[in-house]
Amino acid sequence: MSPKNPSRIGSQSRAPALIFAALGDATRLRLVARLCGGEPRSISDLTRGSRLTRQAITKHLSVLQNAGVVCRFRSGRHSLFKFHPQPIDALRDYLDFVSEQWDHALARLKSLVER
Amino acid sequence: MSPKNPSRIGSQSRAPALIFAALGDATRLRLVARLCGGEPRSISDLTRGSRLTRQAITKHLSVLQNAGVVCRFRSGRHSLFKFHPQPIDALRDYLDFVSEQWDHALARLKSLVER
DNA sequence: CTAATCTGCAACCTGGAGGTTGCACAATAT
DNA sequence: ATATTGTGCAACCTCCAGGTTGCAGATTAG
Repeated sequence: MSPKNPSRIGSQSRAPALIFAALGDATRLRLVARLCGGEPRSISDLTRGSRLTRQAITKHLSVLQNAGVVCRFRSGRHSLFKFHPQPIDALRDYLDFVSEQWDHALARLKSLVER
Repeated sequence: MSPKNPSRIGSQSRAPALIFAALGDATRLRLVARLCGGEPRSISDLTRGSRLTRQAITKHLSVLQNAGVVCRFRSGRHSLFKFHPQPIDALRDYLDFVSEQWDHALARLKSLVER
């Protein structure tokens, strides 16, 4: 079971679903886009440039944190969030596996037709 | 703006959020896993091997169809669903871009420290 | 022809997602 | 010392996602 292979795809895959769901919201996607740019940012910082309330942003950040996409730490009175790449890499592997599966299916079909 | 570059990441990205959300459910992920294996499958076929109702499965398939991950066509009294790879490829590109962005950030930070 | 199968549509229920307001408190500016 | 700023927590609201049951209509099997 190589690390490139999402173990038992589709059966015991609660983790990927959690991460996909975390990214399945435009607001959270925007937050990720800002955070993957580098510097950690505070809640109020991330709230600027959004029409939502600070509390709403906080909830979204909690969802991202719960999925592991982001990690949180305090500095003084600021609550800072930093991007964490591992779950994104896991999803890339997952999607690669799905594509690969599909390509194999196409190849099988083609060889069947050509026979 | 290369095709590898998800245009204006985070700003006008409603489409990716839709696709991510469609995959953000364990049941739907299982459906995708079965469908990307090749042959189109009918609703009742996909319902076997799930503890859910046919109607529930139908709703999940509609969500996937709405995201473009799957396409539907009828054959006799069967409603068949076939995997459609484009949205998955779009997500791969999206995640690649995020990772790339993060790698650039790390590289900038490193060069700053080494200076 | 008749029975079994596959599907679509509609009504309905329940929990939680996503958003808000309000308040209390810690940390920093001035 | 005081005002401002950044957070956390809790209560509350609304709406929809995810599930179910029930029924009627096609289509195919026997």
